[in-house]
Amino acid sequence: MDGGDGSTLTERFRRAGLRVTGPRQVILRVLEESDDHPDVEELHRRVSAVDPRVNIATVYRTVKKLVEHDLIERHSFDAGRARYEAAPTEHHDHFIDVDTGEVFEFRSDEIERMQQELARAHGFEIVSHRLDVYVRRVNRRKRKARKAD
Amino acid sequence: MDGGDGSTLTERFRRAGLRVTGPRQVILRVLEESDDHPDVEELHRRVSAVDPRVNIATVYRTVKKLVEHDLIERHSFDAGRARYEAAPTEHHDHFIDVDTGEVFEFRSDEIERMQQELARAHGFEIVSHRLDVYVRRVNRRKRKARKAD
DNA sequence: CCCTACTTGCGAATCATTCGCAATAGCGCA
DNA sequence: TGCGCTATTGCGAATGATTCGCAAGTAGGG
Repeated sequence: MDGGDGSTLTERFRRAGLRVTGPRQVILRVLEESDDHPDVEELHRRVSAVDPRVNIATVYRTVKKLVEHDLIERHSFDAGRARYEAAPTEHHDHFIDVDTGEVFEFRSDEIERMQQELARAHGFEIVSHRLDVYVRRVNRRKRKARKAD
Repeated sequence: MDGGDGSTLTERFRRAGLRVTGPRQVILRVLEESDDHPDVEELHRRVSAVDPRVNIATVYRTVKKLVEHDLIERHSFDAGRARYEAAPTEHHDHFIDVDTGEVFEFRSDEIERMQQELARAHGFEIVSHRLDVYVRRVNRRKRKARKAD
């Protein structure tokens, strides 16, 4: 997941001028190793498995800093807790299965292009965008809703 | 904003089997007359101008019911408070001006169609979706950020 | 290796939203 | 038109997520 040169989350974090402390190293590594979209509580759980002394407030503070520096993305698929994902090298959107809570990523250059055109036509330049598509599987017997990602 | 027959928010509310009480009449009228995307606090402010006895908890309870019955839409553009808009007759997406907080609606049948295709290709059917495009005006001298909608 | 500004842990505080409960009031029906 | 059953309301307390204040600890430039 890291290029080998200087592209680990930790290195980019340091390059952004932020101090790399013990707790932060653990949090950064956990984020980098996660390929799902954990919320802060889940991140804290994973971090605690490595170093149980890290406080959840530190996790909150760290993800906040990471988002400010565009190193990770914050999502609010459902209301309630926010969820995060390691900064994708390439932008993508999300399918959220409403029955299971699972999140799938996808990307459509055509949709990106359309947005670009529309924004320009309205006199705007795009800063960022978010496309969440809530879906359900087809051709399946209805099934019990599970909990989350 | 109402067809004249039986299409006011209040009537659709009643038709959904919900009791039309005094407080609710005010809330429904306020929602119908709003063409922006107010949060609960703002709604309560507007409702209070008509009847100051209505409690904010009632506003919360009412918008919740309305959302459950698809009579209004809930948005969470920024984290923090949720914002609502009277149920649009036609789906649309949003441009959010990151400098001013203003929200503009737009619609693109092409984007809708692309989503449909993508979802189908992945074996999903779309339940709903949300496309928020955060933008900034172009060709303008930078200006101070204002507060909200 | 030292100094200083940045971080941390911890518990308290804050924000948005929901709940519990007793009092009140729609509205279908007699 | 009046009754009763049940949904709804106001209010304050409770909740859940996130942030803050502060004293103690530490990264890392010089």
